[in-house]
Parts: sequence; C-alpha cells; structure tokens
Amino acid sequence: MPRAKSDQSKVLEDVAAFILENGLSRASLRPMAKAAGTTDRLLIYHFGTKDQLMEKVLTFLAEGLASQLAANMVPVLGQDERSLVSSVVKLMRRAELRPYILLWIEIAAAAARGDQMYAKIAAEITRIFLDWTRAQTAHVPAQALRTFALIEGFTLMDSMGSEELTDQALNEWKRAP
Amino acid sequence: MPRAKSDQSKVLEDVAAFILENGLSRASLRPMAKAAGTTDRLLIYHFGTKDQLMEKVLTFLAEGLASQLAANMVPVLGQDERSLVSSVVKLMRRAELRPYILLWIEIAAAAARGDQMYAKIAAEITRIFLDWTRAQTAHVPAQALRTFALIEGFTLMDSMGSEELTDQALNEWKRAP
DNA sequence: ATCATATTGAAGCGACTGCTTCAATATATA
DNA sequence: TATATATTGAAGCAGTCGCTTCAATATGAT
Repeated sequence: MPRAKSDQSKVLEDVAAFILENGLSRASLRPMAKAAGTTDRLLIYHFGTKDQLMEKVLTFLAEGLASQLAANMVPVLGQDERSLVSSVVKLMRRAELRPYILLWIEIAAAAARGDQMYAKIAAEITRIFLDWTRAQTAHVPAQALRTFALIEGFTLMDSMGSEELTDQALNEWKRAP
Repeated sequence: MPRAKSDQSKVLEDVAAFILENGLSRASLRPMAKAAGTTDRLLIYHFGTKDQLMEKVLTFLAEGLASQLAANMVPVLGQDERSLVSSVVKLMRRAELRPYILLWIEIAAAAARGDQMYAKIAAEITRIFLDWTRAQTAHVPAQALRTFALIEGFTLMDSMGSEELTDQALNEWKRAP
C-alpha cells in the first residue's frame, strides 16, 4: 500500500545496471523489474512495451559508456598507433569498461542480424567509440578509422578469452612494425 | 507410420542450415526439428540434450566455414596488408560467407559472456580464421595476428550496417599509409 | 468532501521453452 | 514365427515469455 512516487529515472538506472551485469539474454521483464524493486506490470505501465523500455535503457547506457570513455582518455596522445591500440585494449580490460564491451558485442550481434532498434543503438555506440578514437588520434586523423577497426578487432579477440593471442599480437607488432 | 532410416547426418545438415539462416536466438528445438522434417522428441532422442545437439551442429558449421574459406583464398598473395584486408572484407560480404559471419558474432557474444560451450566453439573458429589469415600472410608471418585483428574489426564494423565507414576507412588508408 | 485521475497488486492470458511419459509401431535377430 | 530392441507419435510437464484484465487504492484538483 505504500505509494512511493514513481522515480522513473531510478528505475531506469537499476534496470541499466541489471542489463550491464547480466546481458541481453537475461533481460526479460520480470527479472529486470525485480532488480528495480518493482514489477513487470509497472514497467509496461511506465514504458509502454519492452522494446520501448530497452531503447530507453540502452540509450541511457550509451551515455554511460560515453562518460566512461571521456573519463579514461589514454595518456599516449601523440604516440604511435601501436602504443595507442595497446593502451586502449588494456583499458577495455578494466572492470568499469568490460561490462560495456560485453553488452556492445551482444548489441552488435543483434544489429548485424537486422534488428532495427539494435542497429540504431549500435550506430550510436559506434559514433561514440569513433569520436573518442578520433580525439585520441588527432595528430593523424586520416588513420582514425583504421585504428578504430584495429581496436574493435583486438577487443573482440580479447573478450573471448584469447588474451594471450592479443598480447602475442601486440608483442609481434612491437618487434616487426 | 513410414519408418525412414534415421539419417542423423542429414538431420544435422538441415539443422545447421536452419541455424545459419536464422541465428542462435531462433534456434529452439521445435523450429529446428521442423526444418529438419522431424520433431523435438526425435532431436532429444538422438542427441541427448539441446546443448549436445548445438555443440555437434556448431562443430559441423565450423568445418563448413573452414571449407568455405579454403575455397576462397583471396588472390592477393604477396601484396601489402591493406590490399589483403580490403579483399577479405569484400569477401566476407558475399552471400556464402555472410551467414557465417553473423553466426560468428553471436557465438563470440555468448563466449565473451562466459558460456563454456560457446567459448570452445569460438576458440575453434578463431583458430580456423587465424590459420587462414596466416596462410595468406605467409610472407610476413609476424604480422598475421595484427592483420587478423584488423579483419575482425573491419568485418564487425561492416556487418552492423556501417559499410560506408568501412569503405571510407579503406580509402583513407590507401591515401595515407 | 467529492470526484477524476494516477498508480498499483494479483491473477491470468496464450504462446513458447527444454524435456518427459506412455504407448504404439517397425525392424533385426533367434 | 516369436521376441527383443530401436524408433516414433501424441500428449503433456513445469517454467518462462510479453502483456492484459480487473479491481483496489491513493492522490490531486475542485
């Protein structure tokens, strides 16, 4: 019977935290609602449909990623591509960013399958990552896209448990540039 | 009442084709069974559990990918890294390979989340892709891993509907090596 | 105080999930 | 021909999915 004022943004934060921790495959209404201290009935009432909720949550998470990245400019400005890539890959291994990376891969998979909503979010996240990469490669802007692809490839490789492959690649690159 | 001899490998082929076309998220027993002209009951009877079926099917598909790649050595042996990457990215856009790429991203997402079975399959597919890349970069083996990461990054970018970004990256690279 | 509106709980809808039970067939061997 | 075994269909299990229905409560404006 308590009538707590519906703090929509608090609910959004809680749901976002839940998704960040559990991934898209576990993001069904009842578990998400439970994590936010409410019910599926309420989520639908407030957000309309699950898809609309997901769009809001994922947009919110994209902003979270953007600020995480902004707070983590890699201190190698002006150095060569290899140093930058190496630093970024190691940055992506950090606990604050790893959940975003895992979620990012799931979103990419859905987007690649043609899901419109995820494609939209994926485009936004791509832009965020790319802008950040461009800011870090301002001295050679023409190569930002290639550097971005390198980072994506290494990060994907790294996230699948092939960390030693990643390290080996970076070492080989150092020896034979 | 007809008693067709249970052609297990035919069932496996049909299920594999279904997964290749529809992705992991639609890979539930009843639709897979229907695609193979049988029933969920039969799949469980023959393969034990869904997970065991998936492991067999995905292993089968990994072999399919390997032969697709073997049949598609890019004709740029001996050229520079950029030409190779460009050719491979365009190769991955072809209708025979695209379904494998989409599936590959889904498997990578599951593996990155820590799912053991998918991690195992992902490691195998990584090896297949990497061996193929090494075969194509035999003249500079020390850079195969970086080239592999580049291909993965570009392919991921490309699969999400950012084809023009991919092309732009390759053009920039051509102008400013 | 009255009343329209906003919010909520409880229960349930039909569809789907992986998987099981039971009974009936068909086949291979004796 | 008899019998053990392999294979199959039909139905159903408990659980989850997104979402709805209905009734009750609480709030704000008048």
